[in-house]
Amino acid sequence: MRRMPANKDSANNYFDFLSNQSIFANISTSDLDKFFGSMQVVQYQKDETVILNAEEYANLYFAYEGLFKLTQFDQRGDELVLRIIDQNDVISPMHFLPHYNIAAKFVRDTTLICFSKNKVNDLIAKNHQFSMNVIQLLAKSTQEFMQFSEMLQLKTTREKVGWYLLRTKINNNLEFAHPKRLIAAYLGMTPESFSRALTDLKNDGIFINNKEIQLESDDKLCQYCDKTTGVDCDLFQTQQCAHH
Amino acid sequence: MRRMPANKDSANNYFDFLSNQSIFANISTSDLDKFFGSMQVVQYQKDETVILNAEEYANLYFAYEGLFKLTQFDQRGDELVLRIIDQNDVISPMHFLPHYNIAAKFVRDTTLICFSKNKVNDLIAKNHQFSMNVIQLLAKSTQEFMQFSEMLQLKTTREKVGWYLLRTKINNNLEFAHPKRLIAAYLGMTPESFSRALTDLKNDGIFINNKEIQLESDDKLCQYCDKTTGVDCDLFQTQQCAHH
DNA sequence: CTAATTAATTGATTTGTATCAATTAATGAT
DNA sequence: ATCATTAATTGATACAAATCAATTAATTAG
Repeated sequence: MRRMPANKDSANNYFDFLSNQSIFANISTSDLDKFFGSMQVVQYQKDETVILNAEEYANLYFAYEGLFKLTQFDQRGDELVLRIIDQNDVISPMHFLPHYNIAAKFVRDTTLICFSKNKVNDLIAKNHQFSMNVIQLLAKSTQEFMQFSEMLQLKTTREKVGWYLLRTKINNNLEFAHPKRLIAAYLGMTPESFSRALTDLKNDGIFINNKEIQLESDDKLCQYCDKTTGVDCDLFQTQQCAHH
Repeated sequence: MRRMPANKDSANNYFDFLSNQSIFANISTSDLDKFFGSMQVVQYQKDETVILNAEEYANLYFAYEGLFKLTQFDQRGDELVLRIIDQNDVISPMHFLPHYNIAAKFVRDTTLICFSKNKVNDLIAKNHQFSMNVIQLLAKSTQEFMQFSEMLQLKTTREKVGWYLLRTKINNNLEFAHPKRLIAAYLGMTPESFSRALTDLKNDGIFINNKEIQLESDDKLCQYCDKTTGVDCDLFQTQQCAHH
């Protein structure tokens, strides 16, 4: 880990970046500027591991650049990837309960912007809109983990992969942004099973060339959709959408 | 579902009950009394099912009495029990995102106390302590689902059951408070597997007589402990505790 | 550009748990 | 108390995905 002193140019970039975060939506520029002044920039290197306990990491973090995974692991060494975090994601270990240990494993060199728990709590106290935004963030987080549990428990291997491909399509324009082994771990399966599932999906008209996803027709992944996923799709509830 | 008109006596009971909820901690009696005035009591019967979408169920609910499960299910009919909710638990579908459908299936006749989203948001706006308490609740909820995912994905069947027994021991004094099939579903396994796991645990000095849990010695379940679970144990971090 | 390293794929085998089927135990209603 | 119903257990079998092992493809470093 490395603390970065911010020069004026980079500070401007960071301010722009932060202003677009939904947690800061509808807050006056003056309040924001004051708050942003307390920003810290930290960098982590590829392959670093950090245990994000609430005591030492009592901050609110924004992923400005890079890639890491939030993982839980057991004594056997098996690991659960709870979240893949890359650009624009937020993580708030300051809200973790005491004794809860979870690891951040950095997959690529990563730059985080962070705010201390005290500063965040000050803003919550002072600015009602911000506290609503924090509530919104945590509510979304709760729901994401409910859906994550659902994915782990209810979906078949093939459905998991189909669901992941669909989300990739909706967000990232048909190519894998992360190593396949990372995706496999996030979906709760081995790289072997992931690879075999990709092969299986050829029967559905879904073809994979290295990182590229090719679809026989645009709706080939729709069978793996659900309403909460679909809401971000361009075609949601239009004529062509299964949920219309 | 049935709306209950509250008489004066029962209202007093409800007020007492609510006052002890952690979400209302450290809030002035006057603010609370005013808020409690907007309370609604609703009752659900055994075997009822309700889809708790954020549109129709935009409330904050307290389980005053009864038992139900929060479940997600798929087109095959497989179900995931995300939470078992009984006395004293809180659930806030008002914080669910649009299009997120999750079901409450009532296992026993249940009495809920509820507050409308508007009233809750009013209190959030007016009372900073309450908004902090809501944040605390949602943070805890996020963490519980992370741990739930961990349980589903990383623990073996036997570890899941051992972990559940341990939590029962810490909370409820060595007896099952819920039907075994419900517990099995919550742990992501069939009743058959649950039953077999209980049999296996005899080798660990853990014996089950119908609803009763008997331990060869008091520490027989400690091997299934982790810090976040152990924090509620009487012996946490004492000499006898594995985490000391 | 090439060698070295890591990632991904493919095949063979094992394994844990679901499923199916039948029995026994517990609970609830008359 | 007895019968009917539901819950729990036990055994046999099937199956999906993990593991183990080997190969091929893709990156990364020199």
